Amino acid sequence: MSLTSSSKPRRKSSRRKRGATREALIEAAFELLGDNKSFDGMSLRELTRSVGIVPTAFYRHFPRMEDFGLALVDEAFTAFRQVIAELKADPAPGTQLIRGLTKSMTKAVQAQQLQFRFIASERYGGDAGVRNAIRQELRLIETEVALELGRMPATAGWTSDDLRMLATLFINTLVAIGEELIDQAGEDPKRAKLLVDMAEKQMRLIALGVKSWESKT
Amino acid sequence: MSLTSSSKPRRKSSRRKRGATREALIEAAFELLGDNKSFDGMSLRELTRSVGIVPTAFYRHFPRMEDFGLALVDEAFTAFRQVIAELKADPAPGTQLIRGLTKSMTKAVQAQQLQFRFIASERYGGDAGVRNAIRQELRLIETEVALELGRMPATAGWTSDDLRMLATLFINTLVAIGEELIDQAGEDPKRAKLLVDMAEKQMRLIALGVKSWESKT
DNA sequence: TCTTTATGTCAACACTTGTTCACATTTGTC
DNA sequence: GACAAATGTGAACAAGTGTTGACATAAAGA
Repeated sequence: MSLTSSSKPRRKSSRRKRGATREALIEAAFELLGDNKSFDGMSLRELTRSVGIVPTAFYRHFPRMEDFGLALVDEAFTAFRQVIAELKADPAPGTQLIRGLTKSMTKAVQAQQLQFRFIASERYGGDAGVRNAIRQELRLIETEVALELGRMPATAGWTSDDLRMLATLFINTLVAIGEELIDQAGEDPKRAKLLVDMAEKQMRLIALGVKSWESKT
Repeated sequence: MSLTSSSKPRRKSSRRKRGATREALIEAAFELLGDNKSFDGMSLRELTRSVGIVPTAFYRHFPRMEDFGLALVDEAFTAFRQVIAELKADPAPGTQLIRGLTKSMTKAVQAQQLQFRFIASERYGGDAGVRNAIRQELRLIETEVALELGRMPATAGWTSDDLRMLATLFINTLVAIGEELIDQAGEDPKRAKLLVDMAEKQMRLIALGVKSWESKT
């Protein structure tokens, strides 16, 4: 179902060091997926070809295709786990938290475009295994963010359900912006700034809502 | 790259009436895409097989694959265009607008799960043509919603940029919930209600933010 | 050093893929 | 009923697919 196929073998097959081929496969997959491909539209042979190994060698590193998908998810989320970790290590007070979250998120997205593109396109994409793994990771992040939000004075007395609701709203908003950012950042750098500005406004608007929130059930 | 292939020919090949096969192809595509498949992972032969025609017959209805993708996008959005149209025809005042938007959106999503699943998974998915078509449709909807939001007393004096920002936030929130809704509605009906409730809360929270918003730049 | 383990190669299998072409049949219109 | 357009068929093509098994070689550990 794909027309635009460009076969470009990246490297010659000389023995790499310890886990290098495994990483090369993951990296190659991200690049292929960034090029108008989706996970279940990608072929094993195409993948191994671009890494410079024979098709059968793939199974040395990933016994089943599913394992590969999960490895991709894991790798794609490392950057974001780091963002959250830094956020927890240096807990900025009040509204600064929200501004900081927005800034480090958009920065991380732009730094790791390929990885984020994978998350975005497979989040509701084809393979169920990959989809669920991504959702699980996002939930984890939401939990952490909810916890952090609970420390703010503005959310004193909130139920944990409401905190989660708020965290989900924040993360969804950021992810949505991130997706747009990647799709349009390359073609127009000014557009990128515009999107980031909009993200900040949206986050600020939500923060305003927080101030006058009362659960009503 | 796909393991779980189930070949189930839906109908026997007897001549259908005028544009029926074309519609059958579109419908079959939605069903296939709902089954852990993505657009560029779907094969032409698999598609025609499930409709009950020979592969070559596909080209009678869609000269190029791209045309088919665009047809899918168009079909998938008809339900949502209708939601917006009804919203415009019967403009509810004030906060009722937001509540109405949430309700009719979530209802539409649940009524047209396959179509919405397609939108969700291809929105940032593989094929660039499909992706852009979806984005264009969503922008159209955002414009309409922004216009409608501008009529509310609470948004008096807002710049059109800010209105657009707000509309985008609303739509993104609804789309995000819709995506979760589809992925989990089948397995647990109580979970569906939970998600809809969360959507309402999120929309209400944003609406609260609107009340105390001032653009600051 | 020798042995074990990890990694890569090659050949082969049985399918599936998109697309072409010439041909057949149905349907709608005059 | 005749003619043209729409729709479906079948054979054939060159190429791509995932996965197997047996074999080779480099790296790591003893």
